[in-house]
Amino acid sequence: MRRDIFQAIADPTRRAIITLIALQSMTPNALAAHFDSTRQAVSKHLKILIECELIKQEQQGREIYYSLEINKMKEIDKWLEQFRKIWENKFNQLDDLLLTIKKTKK
Amino acid sequence: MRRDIFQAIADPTRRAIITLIALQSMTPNALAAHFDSTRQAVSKHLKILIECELIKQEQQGREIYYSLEINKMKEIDKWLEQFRKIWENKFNQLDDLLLTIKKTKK
DNA sequence: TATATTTGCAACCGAATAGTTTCATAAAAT
DNA sequence: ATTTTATGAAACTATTCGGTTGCAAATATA
Repeated sequence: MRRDIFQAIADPTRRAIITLIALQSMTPNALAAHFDSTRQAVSKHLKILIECELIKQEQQGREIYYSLEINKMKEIDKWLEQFRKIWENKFNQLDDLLLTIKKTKK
Repeated sequence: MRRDIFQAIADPTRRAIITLIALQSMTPNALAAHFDSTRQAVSKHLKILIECELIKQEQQGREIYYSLEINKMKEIDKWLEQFRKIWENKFNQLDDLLLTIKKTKK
């Protein structure tokens, strides 16, 4: 069982679940209605998302509402940080180039 | 074969490879030195990363240098965009709350 | 109370995954 | 010309993954 956020978001169904409950908390049944697979399959995805703390559950009678742990999503953003520096730098280099061209034309 | 960026970055070794070659392009041999697994295993990871266009290769004699396709990394950032809106909004809501408290205290 | 609904869990299955060893090819070094 | 080095590809293997069906437990409704 690896079970980290990157493995969690690798599956397209799980990404879809995350997007759905980002808007409002939902029950497994309600979620399953959005997919071709069975409710049990969706439940297994929810279990994985719970285990890596990307979502949380709240019992309400016999229903369980799942909602997004938005702070956990930031960890993906945190990993991207190192690359963002690079691609922003690429832009800066382009900016520098454009600036140089401008100056040369004067 | 699924082979999309999210599946590609799911593996910790592949994430490490990405981080390594983000700094400078590297050969499979040089990369393999950083891991416990065999060069062939690293080569398979490189093949997957090539297939989803997260990295590119440049032959130099009998060596092949692999480097990051930084623009492809932005696609992950693009997916995160929808959630960034949410967590930034959360902060705004907190700001609003703090502002309300401040006003009430006056 | 009897029945229907919502859910999680266990057992099973086929496909994918990450790793290995072995081999072939091409380039560089001797 | 022979050997060493760098690499990718193929065949094989154990494990994980995503899905299924069947079942039990708990809550709501008739």
